[in-house]
Amino acid sequence: MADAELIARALESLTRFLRANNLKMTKERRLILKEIFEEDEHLEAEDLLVRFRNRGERVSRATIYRTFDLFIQAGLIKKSDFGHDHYHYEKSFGLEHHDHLICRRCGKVIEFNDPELENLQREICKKRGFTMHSHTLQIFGFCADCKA
Amino acid sequence: MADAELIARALESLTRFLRANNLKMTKERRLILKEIFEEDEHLEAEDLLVRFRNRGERVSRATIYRTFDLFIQAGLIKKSDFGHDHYHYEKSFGLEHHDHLICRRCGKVIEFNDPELENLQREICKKRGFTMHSHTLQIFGFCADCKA
DNA sequence: TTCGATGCAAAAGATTTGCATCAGT
DNA sequence: ACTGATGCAAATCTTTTGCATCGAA
Repeated sequence: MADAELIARALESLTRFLRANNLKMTKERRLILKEIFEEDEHLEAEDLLVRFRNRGERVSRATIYRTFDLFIQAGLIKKSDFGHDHYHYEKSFGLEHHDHLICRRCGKVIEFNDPELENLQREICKKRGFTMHSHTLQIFGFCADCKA
Repeated sequence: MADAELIARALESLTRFLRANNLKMTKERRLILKEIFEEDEHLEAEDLLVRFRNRGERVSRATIYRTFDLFIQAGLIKKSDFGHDHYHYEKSFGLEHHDHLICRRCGKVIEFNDPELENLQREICKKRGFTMHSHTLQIFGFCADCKA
């Protein structure tokens, strides 16, 4: 579900961020941003590398990692750990926060957002004088299909 | 807070697990189990290695990793990711589940348990036909001391 | 023209593995 | 004795870094 408007806004946001920090817009950064925002799944570094390679767009592994960090700083994407031995990245700019149900059998990752859960977390933090910046909840188990 | 009774029960549980799976009890496994259960913090592999080394108890890095995996299988410990680039391990057998508040500034990890949160998660899973095995919630931000 | 960005290959850091040897059962 | 467990060092895998070169501003 490539949302052209969202991509445009993300790109704008990146441009602003770069300008504010005296950094430059490059074709690699545009390519990577577009790739992440056109994708609805959680990507790992290798995924991007392979896709670019298949299309003859040369972007190095190093640049991919460097750009992930930059985009995280810029608040465009998020990094998460699904218990594999490497990280996954996904777009977050302009999107609602969500958490993950991860199937231990088929590996499927189901997203969900529960406002009550969000409230409860805010309360938990408040009670303890903790200022929340972000949070990540992963629920592991068997999805409906794999229960059988 | 070394709880001698808990350690004894954990050791018993390990013994049962080993027997059930045709595996052996070794002095290394006993040492590692004891070390984890006498500790209240989250340990990484290197911590154990250094402690053993300092006491002249020789346990290799490979055995530590192999034993972590075994103990996870046996349901004695848990593995978590606090956003550093390696995992932390902590005892879990015989203890209540808890989640973590992680301070981005001083690195402090505060544990908390909220029954309401647990219920809510059960409901979320139920609604989606998902069978929960485990879950891990990390809240990142600033602790009360670092807010200033 | 000036720096920041990129690519490459080497380095780093955590974890795993092959293999000979050791030790529970 | 048998077979799993350990130690060691080498291997693996992901991510990072140094450095020469490139290219956006």
